[in-house]
Amino acid sequence: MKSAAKAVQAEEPAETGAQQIRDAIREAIVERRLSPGTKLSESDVGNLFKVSRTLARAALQALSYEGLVSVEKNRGAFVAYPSPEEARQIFAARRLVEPGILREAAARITPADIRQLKQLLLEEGRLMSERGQTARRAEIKASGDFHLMLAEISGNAIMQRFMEELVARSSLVIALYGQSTASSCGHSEHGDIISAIESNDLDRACQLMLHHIAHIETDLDLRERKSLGLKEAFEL
Amino acid sequence: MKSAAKAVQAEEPAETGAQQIRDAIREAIVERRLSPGTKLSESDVGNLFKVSRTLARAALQALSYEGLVSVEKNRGAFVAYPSPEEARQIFAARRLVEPGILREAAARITPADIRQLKQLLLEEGRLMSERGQTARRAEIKASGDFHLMLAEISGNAIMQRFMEELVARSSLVIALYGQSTASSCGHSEHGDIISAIESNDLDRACQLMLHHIAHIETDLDLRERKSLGLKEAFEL
DNA sequence: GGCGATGAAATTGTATACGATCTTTTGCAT
DNA sequence: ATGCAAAAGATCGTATACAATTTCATCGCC
Repeated sequence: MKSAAKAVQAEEPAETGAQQIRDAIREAIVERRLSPGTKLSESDVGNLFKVSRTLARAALQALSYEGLVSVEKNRGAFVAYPSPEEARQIFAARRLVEPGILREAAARITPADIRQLKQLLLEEGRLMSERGQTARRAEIKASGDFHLMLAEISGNAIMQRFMEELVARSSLVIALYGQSTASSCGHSEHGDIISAIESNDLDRACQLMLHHIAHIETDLDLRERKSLGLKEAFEL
Repeated sequence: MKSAAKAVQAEEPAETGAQQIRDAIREAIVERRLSPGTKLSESDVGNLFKVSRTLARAALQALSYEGLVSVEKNRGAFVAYPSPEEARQIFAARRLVEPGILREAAARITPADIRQLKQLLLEEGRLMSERGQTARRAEIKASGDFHLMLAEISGNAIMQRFMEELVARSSLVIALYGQSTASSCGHSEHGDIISAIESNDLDRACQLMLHHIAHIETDLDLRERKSLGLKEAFEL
């Protein structure tokens, strides 16, 4: 899955220790095992992974560059709690870049890619029918992977990395503001997009992609929640 | 200039120590006082800024996330030396996102913004006519700031940050592969884009932007240079 | 009883120390 | 003189230690 990125530059792991921790925490955030706002103290993270605070700190810093955790000076790191405005910007960014990525991907796509894409779709569908937390988490991941795979196919490692950030942050937004308990991502829409690509109807594919993103956004309740933990919470 | 970003989220400095060093080094790289490939040892950076290796290391790590320095395991950090392929991807990414940013910016632009944009243009022109390293560096910065200001006007902090990364990395690419000793960025083209925005001709503005980016790319010599420091260098 | 000040505990910010890896130099043998 | 090998030097990777800041609980005062 990372082959495209490696082809561009000999991107050596460099700091494998912190890298592993970073990836583990990121996965936990994206799969929503860690809720927004959860405190991630350096000591706790270090103890959990059996490393010193130095590495824990480096991992948390790295995650803050991706926007998945916010570190506040002298207060510590927390799983990011994106504001409604930030959520809007994340999806605006996706609407801005994903059609372009789709076009680039379509120009380079191979039959093998399409097969893999359909494979992913199948897996996604299978997980959707299952029940249980584990299946739900895997489904979340699979639905994101669809968008990520398109970015990979596009062959642009920079856009790919950007999309990884956007998809991860989207997961946080959905965890916070998503309403429908059902699947977060319209599954059938992914299939429609593939079909449009196959029939070489790029304009339609882009249109579908925009609708798809808008559809996800529609499911959010982005009203400002001002904590309301004072009196309002009790005066209904 | 960072007002838009701060308005979105209370993005506290968090780690002001490493932050300052990071910004200083980034500025040096973008203004081309540091050449691609230059070694940035943790000790040297630490001594230079009178801090411990810990902070120097954190700053270098941060810069590596932005793609401005590459850290190689057990070997150290170097000012990034983008490959031709990476250079292509950077400009492909800019072609992909800048028209979109331009459209968003045009939708929200105020007369005050336009005034500021023209002010920047004027400054850019003034610097272009001057000679000397200092003026050249300021010109490089100003020409990048034009694109950055559009991103700021667009009101999307995420796209703004991404553009900051792309512009910075573009500077590295131009330093490496740029041919014309003259101004790196077609100055008049910036003015044309503003004019198109003013006359509300968005399609033309986007077209001009694409041409502008392509124009910068044309000035690059992206042929693979395989060091050729062996015999070829002497057998002419 | 509520409210503000003071001090202890916890947590982060930064520096230093030590072990591991890579680079360079030196010395020996061919 | 050349080439390889071993050791010295430099640099990075990680852990630990101490200082600074924040948080929280306790105590006194109103």
